[in-house]
Amino acid sequence: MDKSSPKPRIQLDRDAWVNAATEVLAEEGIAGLRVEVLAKRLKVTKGSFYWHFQDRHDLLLAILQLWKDGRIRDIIKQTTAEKGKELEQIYHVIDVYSASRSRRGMMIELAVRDWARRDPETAAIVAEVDDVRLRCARALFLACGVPMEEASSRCMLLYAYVFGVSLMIYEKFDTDVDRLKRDIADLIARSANRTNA
Amino acid sequence: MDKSSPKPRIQLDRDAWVNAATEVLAEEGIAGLRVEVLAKRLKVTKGSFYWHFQDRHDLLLAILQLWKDGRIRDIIKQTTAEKGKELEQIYHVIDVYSASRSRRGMMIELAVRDWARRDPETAAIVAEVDDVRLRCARALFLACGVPMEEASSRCMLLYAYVFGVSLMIYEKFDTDVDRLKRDIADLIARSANRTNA
DNA sequence: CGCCTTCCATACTGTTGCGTATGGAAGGCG
DNA sequence: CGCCTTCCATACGCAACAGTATGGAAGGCG
Repeated sequence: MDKSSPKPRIQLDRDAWVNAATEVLAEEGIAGLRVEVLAKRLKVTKGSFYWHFQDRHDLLLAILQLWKDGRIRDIIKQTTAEKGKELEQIYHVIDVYSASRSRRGMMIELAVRDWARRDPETAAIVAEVDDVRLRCARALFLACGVPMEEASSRCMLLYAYVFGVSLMIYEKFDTDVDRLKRDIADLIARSANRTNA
Repeated sequence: MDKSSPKPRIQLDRDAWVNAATEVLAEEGIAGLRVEVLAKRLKVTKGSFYWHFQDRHDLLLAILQLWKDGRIRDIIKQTTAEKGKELEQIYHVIDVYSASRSRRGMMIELAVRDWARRDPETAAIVAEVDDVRLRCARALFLACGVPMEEASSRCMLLYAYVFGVSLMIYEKFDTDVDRLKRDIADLIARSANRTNA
């Protein structure tokens, strides 16, 4: 009855496996996500794994589902703005994805997208997430008074930028990275600014 | 003496291996690049491989070196413009990286960058290539009369965009992809236009 | 207490892949 | 012709890993 008994008896459930697997995915990529390695990390053997999951693919599906749900929840949150504060919200979205703060999230994002390049199942999930993201971000631009086609262009540029910049290695190029990122955010969001303020 | 003898006697050299390996890298990623698979594709056994290469890592280094040299040669070519045609050249660079035409090149690019996320050796090569790319592209903006800091921002945005857009799956989002890409190119290059024309 | 369900360990098979050792074919060359 | 170098095949050892089979500990419950 005592859940905090001296002997921890750390029963693992499906979620614990999926969370740890997501961590490995971020660090090692989908190819480095092996069930025996994962089991070792959780201090159990794969006997446990194959009780909770049918096979490796079962785990991968669970990871994808969790990722997709989390992303969509996050998108809704990030793109929900009070009336009149849509422009700030656009800047906030750009800022949130700046790899420095949410490095872990971006590592997962990149791992999933690399995975999706070779797996149609994963690609379908990414397509869903991208679609929601683009439509939500476009709605922000539209709310700023940006016309439809320009809103589409700018939100596509926004997401392509945040993912792409995470792939680049530019330490030697510019010393003032903060200014650089601020200016780029302005380039992406500017006309929204012009039209509204 | 007759090099075009009836029996092909297809002697493999190091370059043949590296080229085939680059192809596999593009298709399967660095984790899927195995020497036995590669040998099977070349219709030989790994006995041949280990004569030409010390080990797998030796092959990987050769791939990286070839990639780096090819990229830098290409960058120089793509960013060399006649005086007064710098703006066209900027648009050309954006267009060249549009995944549709040079899909193979972009697949290699993404595979190398994913590889670089977990291997410092590869990351160093990517850093070199990025540095050259950014400086060359910035020179184009500068030649268009764009001030230094804005030129830095715009060329970073340019490359982050072309890589990032290759990671996205947006078929459902916009029907007129060509217009979308044209407009985005304008967003990236526009002030260069304003200042010069 | 004794049984049953839940969760995990152990032990096995089969596959894939790296690296090595060694033999052998084919052509240049004295 | 015979040898030597070049290039590759064959065969091996070894490790990592997916998946299965089976036993066993621990707790709930009658």
